[in-house]
Amino acid sequence: MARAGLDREAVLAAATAIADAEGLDAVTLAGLARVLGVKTPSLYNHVPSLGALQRDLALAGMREANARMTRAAVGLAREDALVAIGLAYRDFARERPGLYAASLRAAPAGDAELQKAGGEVVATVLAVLSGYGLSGDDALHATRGLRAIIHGFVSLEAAGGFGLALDLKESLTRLLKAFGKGLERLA
Amino acid sequence: MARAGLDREAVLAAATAIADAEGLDAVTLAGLARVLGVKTPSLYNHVPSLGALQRDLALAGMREANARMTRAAVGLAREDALVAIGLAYRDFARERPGLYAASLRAAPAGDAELQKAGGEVVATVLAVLSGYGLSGDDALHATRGLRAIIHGFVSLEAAGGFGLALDLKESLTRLLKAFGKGLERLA
DNA sequence: CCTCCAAAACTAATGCTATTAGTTTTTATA
DNA sequence: TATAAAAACTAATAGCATTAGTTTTGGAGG
Repeated sequence: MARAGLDREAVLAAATAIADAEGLDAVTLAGLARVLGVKTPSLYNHVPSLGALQRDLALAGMREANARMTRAAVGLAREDALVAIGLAYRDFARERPGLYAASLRAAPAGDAELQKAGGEVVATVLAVLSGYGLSGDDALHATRGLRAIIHGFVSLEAAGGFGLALDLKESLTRLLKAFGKGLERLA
Repeated sequence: MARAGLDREAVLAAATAIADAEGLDAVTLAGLARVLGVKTPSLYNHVPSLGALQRDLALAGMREANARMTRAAVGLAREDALVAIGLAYRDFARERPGLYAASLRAAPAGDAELQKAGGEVVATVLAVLSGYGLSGDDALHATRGLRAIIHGFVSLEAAGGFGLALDLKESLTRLLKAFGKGLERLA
């Protein structure tokens, strides 16, 4: 057989394409092999297992999410920054649904790289909140709160949990602004 | 073979037990049959498919979540009610992790019963917010916000997303109270 | 230019899963 | 007590991940 010229990155790229187009559950080694013009076992030359591939997907997702959020917050502070990272994360979930879904499934325990990527997302959120001059437990509770808000809204939207025809971007923006007001009152 | 005396409910009960004890992914027809002392195909006398069983699990989860929240909010209003339903939902996720996870995976589209159960949860949230006298879009945006907060916090906690040793109940309570303050300012 | 070796493909096989078809057994009811 | 439906069974298929062992390929060194 003519060599397919695969490597780990090519497999990962095909996997994200499938995930975004057909859903995360459609990412199977069998399907991947079909798309890549190769037999299933050949993939093991490039990827240790399906689980490892899913982990790579999750890592890529976390990194892209963080990259988008930091980019969006550049030059902004307080309420503007808050809204910016929230909307950037929402855009990520909408534009890369498979990568987004993968980033949610991962179990960071015992995986230093994954844990670091997750920590960087938290650090981004924390950085945005630093403009409010919180300290101690206040800052930590606030970080949790903001993460919950953004994750909660975006994952509900991604799951189709919001039925009505009311503008979703507006809902999220209001929520983030309200959270910002609350932080101002706290400081 | 002596008859096992199964029915759809017994299978569902065994499934929730496995889900809560070993995780939702551990709910397989093969494993279920093992536990119930029966061969796998026999389960088809009681359950149409694994997918249908997962749907039943999701439905049961939504109903229990809603039951706990309404019970928790009885006799309470505004901030107290807000905090009560949030903590009740959190307790549900902690005590019935499998049922909770199942309730998140379901795709309500095209399933009237599932859609109704989801709608009842939304109605509960809406009822709690009614004490704030919101109307029109304000009420709808607020409902989305509260759902996002509760779902987001609880699912992040369930996924082990909060690393620190800071009291989680306190974090959620603060977040809900802050949201309540924001609603007061709105009305 | 040729040889050789490692990488990357392959085939074959195993074991898990859900699911369907067809058969036997059980049990309640007429 | 006979019968028929319900509920168990066995056997089989198909899709999945994974492992073992084999062949092919393409580049690096002589």
